[in-house]
Amino acid sequence: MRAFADLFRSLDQTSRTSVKVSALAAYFDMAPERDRLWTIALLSGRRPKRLISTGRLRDWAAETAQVPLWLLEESYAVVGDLAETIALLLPTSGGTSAPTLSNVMDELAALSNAEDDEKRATVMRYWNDLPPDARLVFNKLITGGFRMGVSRKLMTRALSKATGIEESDLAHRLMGNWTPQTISYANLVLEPDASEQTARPYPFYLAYQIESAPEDLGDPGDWMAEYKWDGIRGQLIRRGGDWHLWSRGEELITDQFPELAATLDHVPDGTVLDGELLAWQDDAPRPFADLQKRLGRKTVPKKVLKDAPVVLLAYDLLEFGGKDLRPWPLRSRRDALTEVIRALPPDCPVRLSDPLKFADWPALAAIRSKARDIGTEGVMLKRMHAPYLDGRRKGDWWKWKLDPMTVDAVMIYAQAGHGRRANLYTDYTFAVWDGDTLVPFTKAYSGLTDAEFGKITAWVRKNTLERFGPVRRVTPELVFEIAFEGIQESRRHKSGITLRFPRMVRWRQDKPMAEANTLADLRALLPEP
DNA sequence: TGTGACTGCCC
DNA sequence: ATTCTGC
DNA sequence: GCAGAATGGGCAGTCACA
Repeated sequence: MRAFADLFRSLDQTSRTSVKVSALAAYFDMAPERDRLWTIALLSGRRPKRLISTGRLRDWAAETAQVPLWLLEESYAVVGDLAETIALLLPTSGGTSAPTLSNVMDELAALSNAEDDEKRATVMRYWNDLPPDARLVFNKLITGGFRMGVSRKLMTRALSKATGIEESDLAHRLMGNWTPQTISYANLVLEPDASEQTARPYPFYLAYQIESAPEDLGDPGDWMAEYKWDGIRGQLIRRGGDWHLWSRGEELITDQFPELAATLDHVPDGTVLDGELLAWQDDAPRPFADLQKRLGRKTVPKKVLKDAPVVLLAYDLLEFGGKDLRPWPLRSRRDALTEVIRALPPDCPVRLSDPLKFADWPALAAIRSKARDIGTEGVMLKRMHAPYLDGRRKGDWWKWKLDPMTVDAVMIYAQAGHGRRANLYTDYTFAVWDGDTLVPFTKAYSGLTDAEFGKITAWVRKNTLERFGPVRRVTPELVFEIAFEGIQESRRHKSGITLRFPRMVRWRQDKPMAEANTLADLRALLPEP
């Protein structure tokens, strides 16, 4: 734990990725194997299920630190991070206990079904026994999202540096639903066991938004285009006489999409498809919301299966005949994919994401401009000769989404952010006019620069009308242009509408609030029923 | 038994 | 998802 | 160009509590 705490501190002190990678690689070199395994798990988003609610933790911390709860809350508002707040408030201790990272994680895991009293005793013992640095890390481990300023990508790079194994090989080995309880460091990293890999997905290739006009991409003949479907990314593994479906976040979602079991009979063993899961009816895609009802479910009722049948629109073939096709150029992978799909009977819910025919860029622009009518989000562009890479990178795959819709809205509430935004008002609620009243309809936080947030924070302090906990009602006055990708009716909001991906595009200092948009303007943007 | 707060997943 | 920022 | 940080809405699930 001491070495891990040191690592944490060095990562926290720099934002230089090269320094982070070196520090991590050095840690991988010296740490015991089981600690390496836990570090890989934590830095690849495999934090164990939350053990203690933040409410409990606040109570125990306030008690231990002998401060009233309100003072802890106020401190948290200033510090912006619960784990750090608690570490700062706890009485100084001469703790010298030196458990390893895996000692701590294994002990915590064993508490998963314990009573609160036992958890409380364990947490308090650690608070008392650990040196201050380690206490902060311990708190990070038992609170929410574990962030160390290094994400999966840099961790993989560091592990590559420490082991000499190719980064992309490592990225592949670290995929799937392993946990430190189910695998050893050796089996995960050094000599992956083939029998354990039958369900293992390939790392997903992700696209960036195109930055300018597609004309910059050169010869349209080098590119393939298809619709950007508004569904859920899925990788279908057909191996070892079984099938598995993975989401982009590496969740196994096989049970949520039972209709794809049909692939067992019709897709040959040793095949991996990449595509988009879509609710699909009468030869057209259904809204994303239909699909979302599937996710996170423990069981899928018959009614849901019937009301929103799902298909996989396949757009890539990553493996065929047990052979990894990722190095192949897209053109060849697509040719092979087309054959695989052609061999399926019509009732098998796997289709081809059809390539869009376009002679030149203006022709594709015309297709894109009608994408919303078809229920898609725009088009994707993929370079014909490109291999299937991993992660999000620029160059070969681009999304060319529809232009967002925008409205001008009035800020009516402001709230401080967390972390590096802890002392800034960065999180706003916006309203539009309904007659002569302002109706709140969305929140937004991004799109402004730090300098603008600074100015607005000063303004908020001077223009607060009322406070509700962390939220301030402010003088309605500032107008912002809000952009969003979609708009729908909603029962949850007073305004009756809800936006998809709202963000601020600019502060309309030129616009008086009387000229902000109206609820009627928003309703006019709703799709035809 | 219903509700609201919270979490973690998708986008 | 999105956006901005630092390297 | 990459990587990180901080945040949007909806849904299903869980848990505390009325």
